[in-house]
Amino acid sequence: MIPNHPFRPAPLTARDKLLEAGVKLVRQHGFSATSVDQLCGEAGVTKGAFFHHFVSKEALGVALADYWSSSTGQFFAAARFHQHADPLDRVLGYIDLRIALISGPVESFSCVAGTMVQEAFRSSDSIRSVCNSSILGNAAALEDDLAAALARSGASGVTAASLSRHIQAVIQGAFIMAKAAGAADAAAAAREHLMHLRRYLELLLAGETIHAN
Amino acid sequence: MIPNHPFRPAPLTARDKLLEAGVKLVRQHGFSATSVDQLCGEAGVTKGAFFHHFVSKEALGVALADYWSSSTGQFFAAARFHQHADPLDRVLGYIDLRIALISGPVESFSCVAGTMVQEAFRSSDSIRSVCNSSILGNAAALEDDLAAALARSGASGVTAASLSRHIQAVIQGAFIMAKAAGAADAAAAAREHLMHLRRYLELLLAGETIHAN
DNA sequence: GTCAGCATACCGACCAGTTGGTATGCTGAC
DNA sequence: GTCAGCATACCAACTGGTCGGTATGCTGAC
Repeated sequence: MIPNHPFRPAPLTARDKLLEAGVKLVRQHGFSATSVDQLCGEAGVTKGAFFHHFVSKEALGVALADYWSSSTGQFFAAARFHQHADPLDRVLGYIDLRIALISGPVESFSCVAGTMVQEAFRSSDSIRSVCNSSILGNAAALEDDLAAALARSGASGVTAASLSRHIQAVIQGAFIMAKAAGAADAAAAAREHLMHLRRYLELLLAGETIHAN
Repeated sequence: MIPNHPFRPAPLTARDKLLEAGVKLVRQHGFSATSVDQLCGEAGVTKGAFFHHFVSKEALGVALADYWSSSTGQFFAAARFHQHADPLDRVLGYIDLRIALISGPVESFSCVAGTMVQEAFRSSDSIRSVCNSSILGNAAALEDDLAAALARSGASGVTAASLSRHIQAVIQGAFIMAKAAGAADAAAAAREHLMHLRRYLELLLAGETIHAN
């Protein structure tokens, strides 16, 4: 998700540098495979600085998920797709933005929270919980628009909350497929699934139109 | 995926014991966080036995993805949903089977290949490649049925190959959401997304029926 | 002077991988 | 039929290096 937030100019304190290093290294190698020494090296600080700001590696993981959550939250809250008058257009605008963000190597568009929770869901409940909040936060930001679009479409058996979570699920699945596809095909592999997701939302929410375009 | 294959009675050799231990521990802790010592302990063999059968931990990862691939392949090939006369019923039968397999803790239904590729996609191209083959193998097994259903529905802009991959993407995404949701809600969280996937397939492939049921 | 914000030096535990060895079973020459 | 020769399967102990974490010291701002 998100290339690199333009709003936060450059990490100044050791804490911010470590969090930025965490985003990069966790995306590349995962949480377990990223050592504290590597994080310090990437951030250009020493181990003393690390344990001054974080009581443990796990604590950095929690802070990293929080950092990621607020970064992505701000990014999508400020995006232009909110300006559309129609709720379905806003939802599809979100999907289109997500598609547009997918380019280059996997580690430039993958999700830090999704990556971390996969490794830490059993060993650290605090990391799992913050990652869950991060993903569900992204989901919740779409819930009102989905509710409006759902009400108009007359679709039954689907709640806006569930559909908002499903959007995030497909995005996470797309990232896994991208990682599996390999560097050369990663972006294309990921985009493919967001296109299917877009089609699902259109079929479900288009109202009176028939499914085929 | 798959609780535990009934056809392979019990691991006898150290190699098989290590692979079974790998399935369990990688699902629980991930690949990086699982040590060779842990694998040996779980398998009840010594380190010497480990490095007799595998030249490195990475080599076990490759063998594990292969083992997983053939286990799941056999399991789904033998499943009863193939008996349906209608191709769409076979596809939906597969989804229903996947839904039925989701119960209990995440580590009893999650995918070893999807878990491993997330951690190893950058550090080991051989592990990534085998995991990719495992996931795409599951996808390919549905391609003919999807092609038949697609042809009959008249849907345009979708290929059977892409749709088959998308099914696996949603499954992988569902597992991530399950891990994030936490132990108590994991299974329900995962099932939710397969229900959406089922709805998408129905909307797309149902032919002349309108989307809402 | 004191305290946040670091840096340096170090620790014990654990890591993947190595070593040197044993038990067992197959194979073919005699 | 038996036994040398050898491959396979496994074991226990060990190694160099890396791990997360700690103890302590410096330094400039207030």
